[in-house]
Amino acid sequence: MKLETRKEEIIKTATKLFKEKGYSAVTMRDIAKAMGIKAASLYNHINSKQHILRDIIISLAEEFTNGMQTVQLSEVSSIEKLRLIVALHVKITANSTYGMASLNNDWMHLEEQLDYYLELRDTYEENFRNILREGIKKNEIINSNLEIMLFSMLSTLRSLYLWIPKKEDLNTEELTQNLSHMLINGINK
Amino acid sequence: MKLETRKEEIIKTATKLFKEKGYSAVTMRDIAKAMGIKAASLYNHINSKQHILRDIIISLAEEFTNGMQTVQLSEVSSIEKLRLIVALHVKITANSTYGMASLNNDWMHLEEQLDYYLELRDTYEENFRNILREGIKKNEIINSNLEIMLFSMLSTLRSLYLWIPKKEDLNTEELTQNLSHMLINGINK
DNA sequence: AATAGTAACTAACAAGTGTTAGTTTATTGT
DNA sequence: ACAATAAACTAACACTTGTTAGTTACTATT
Repeated sequence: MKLETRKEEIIKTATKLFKEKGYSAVTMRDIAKAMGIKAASLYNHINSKQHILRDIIISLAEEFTNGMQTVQLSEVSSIEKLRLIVALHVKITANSTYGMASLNNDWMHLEEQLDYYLELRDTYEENFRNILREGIKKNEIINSNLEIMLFSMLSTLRSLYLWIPKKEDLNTEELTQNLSHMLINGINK
Repeated sequence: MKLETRKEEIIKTATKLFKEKGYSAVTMRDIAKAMGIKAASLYNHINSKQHILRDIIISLAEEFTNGMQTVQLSEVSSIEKLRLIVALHVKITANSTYGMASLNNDWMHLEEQLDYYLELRDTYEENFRNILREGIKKNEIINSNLEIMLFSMLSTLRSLYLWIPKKEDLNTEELTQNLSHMLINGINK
């Protein structure tokens, strides 16, 4: 059983750099330099640049998939399910702020795992859509354009990684509360 | 007076490719190939790859700056101003779907013009913030966390480019209407 | 017919790319 | 003390990158 701490350090460093400049603009020499070693040394711990991206994106995508599963199984109202989804996004994003940038912006650079990623994403969106649909059916949610509601909420949740790091004193509970309220009730007085 | 149609074709082609893979991952040979010519031929019309990015991003950023100016000068309620901002985003995004991807994801690859871009962006956000602030003061908008409201609305508006192309039968009027309603009143019944 | 402008080409460059091979050094468990 | 492992190194590879130089062909204006 390996501890793999060095490998994790590399992935962590790469994740930070990927957020700043994107996967394609970051070179193996950039990653090595940030760690104070030579590029060739990275290959004692990782298989390829592509594998780093894969590790970052797929693990996050699976976290979302698992979280959505839990939300679906919980026996609460549709509105409450939406609140749980907001909480899920806040939690994952707060723990992996940098990685969320890759998930959002570099997924198209996945090679072998691209199809798998797209499958996870499509399924996630479809589950989200179904929760909204159910809410409309049960008269908890306004019967407005389904896709626009989905798009609007997902956009905000997916962009969270851009805002969260700015708050030093992040209270995830409070953020979840405020954000849910805004997405559900709007800003009108 | 030059017509520059060829230059515009190059920028248009590049914009499309930039949206698919990002600025860094698109090569001059990619752009040339998409036009059926050789990479060196591009330089008869453009100065550099960097200048292409500059053209795409700065012109869009200035469009937003100008639009915001108009909104500020209009003598309507704060809520109505927000509706005008939504309309501005929908209009620009519908006209430049591909370019919006660069504006959102590749601005950090700007070189000489990076500071200018950041200035435009900061000013835009500050103006947006002031409209919300005024709305709260005049009791049109709930007195909730200002930054979260700003973040939430901007995220949705900035992500519009990802959804708009999926709608073939885009009715910008209707989209603006639905989106404004959602952002202002939420989804609660 | 001569000129200028537009737009393509081939060939080449210097620098940078991800990655491999082979080696050295330090640490750790027996 | 020995062997094994982890983790770094140098050197090099084949390929790709943005870009320049110099040239050729076509078209429109004088």
